[in-house]
Amino acid sequence: MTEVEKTLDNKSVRPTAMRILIYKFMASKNTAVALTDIENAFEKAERTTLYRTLKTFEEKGIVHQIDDGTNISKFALCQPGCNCEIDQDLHLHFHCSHCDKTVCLTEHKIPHINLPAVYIAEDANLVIKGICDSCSDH
Amino acid sequence: MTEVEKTLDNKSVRPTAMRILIYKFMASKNTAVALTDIENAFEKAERTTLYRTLKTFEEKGIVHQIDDGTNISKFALCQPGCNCEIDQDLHLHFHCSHCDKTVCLTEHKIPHINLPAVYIAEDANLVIKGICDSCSDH
DNA sequence: AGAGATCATGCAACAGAAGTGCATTTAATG
DNA sequence: CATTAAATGCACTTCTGTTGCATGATCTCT
Ligand SMILES: [Mn+2]
Ligand SMILES: [Mn+2]
Ligand SMILES: [Zn+2]
Ligand SMILES: [Zn+2]
Repeated sequence: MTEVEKTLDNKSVRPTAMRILIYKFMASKNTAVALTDIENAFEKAERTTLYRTLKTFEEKGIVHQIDDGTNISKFALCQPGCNCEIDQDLHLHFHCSHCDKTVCLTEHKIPHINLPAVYIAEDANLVIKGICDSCSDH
Repeated sequence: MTEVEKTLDNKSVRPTAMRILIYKFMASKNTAVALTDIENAFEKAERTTLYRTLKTFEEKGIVHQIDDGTNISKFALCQPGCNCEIDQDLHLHFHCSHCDKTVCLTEHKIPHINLPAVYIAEDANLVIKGICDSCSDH
């Protein structure tokens, strides 16, 4: 049983061939990925399977979904210690308007916001847009 | 020349019948609207016209686009003094997970975030999700 | 090991949003 | 009024997300 298989197993996700491939693919990238990104990475991949795999991964706390403002859902592996399911790991995300890549800034948490009392805050999403490190130095 | 016509004219937007209707519709609501919302509000409206009207409104600083995490673009009228075009008016938005409505919290600005120097921040989007005032008291 | 149940995958099809091209209508200008 | 530019309507396309159902794979229990 490999490391990846153990990881999936720990999260009660059956480590099938496809799931292991998807997990490894996401682990190999340091940016968030869209469903289409995975689809393009594996010629022989079925969109629906990928879709449902990401759903499963998200439900089991293996990945978290990211709204980066492009209206295309992105996903990224949860870092060890990121307990999305329990009480939101409110780190922020950076979206590069040049290369269109989105990254997790896991060390940077969303500051607490004082809202009018009538609002009940349950979750928050903060995305900074601009130029990423790869695109700024060239 | 009515107030609305003057407003559009000031922003170099020709005040056509449809544009005036759309403007008034958005002004009558205190929530952000999606393209489909406008489409449903006017039986006889052409989706493309609405689409391009919103584009024009946005370019001319009459409305601003909102990414509330639903992957559906919303739009809201800019408040007087909101100069989105020049240097982003970084107020935050609230999205109610119960009634699915999104509102501008124009008084609440996005706090400044210290990023690693390699990132060049140009814009930011902060959405709080939870239960809105209408949905919390019942 | 074999039978039955459960879960994962593949295939097809659909819904909704976003966007484009082009013809036609409407409005501005001299 | 004639010319020109802008706005609208219509048709069509692309892309993302989503569901239903049949089939294939895996687990469980005897
Ligand atoms: Mn993240
Ligand atoms: Mn707003
Ligand atoms: Zn970049
Ligand atoms: Zn609500």
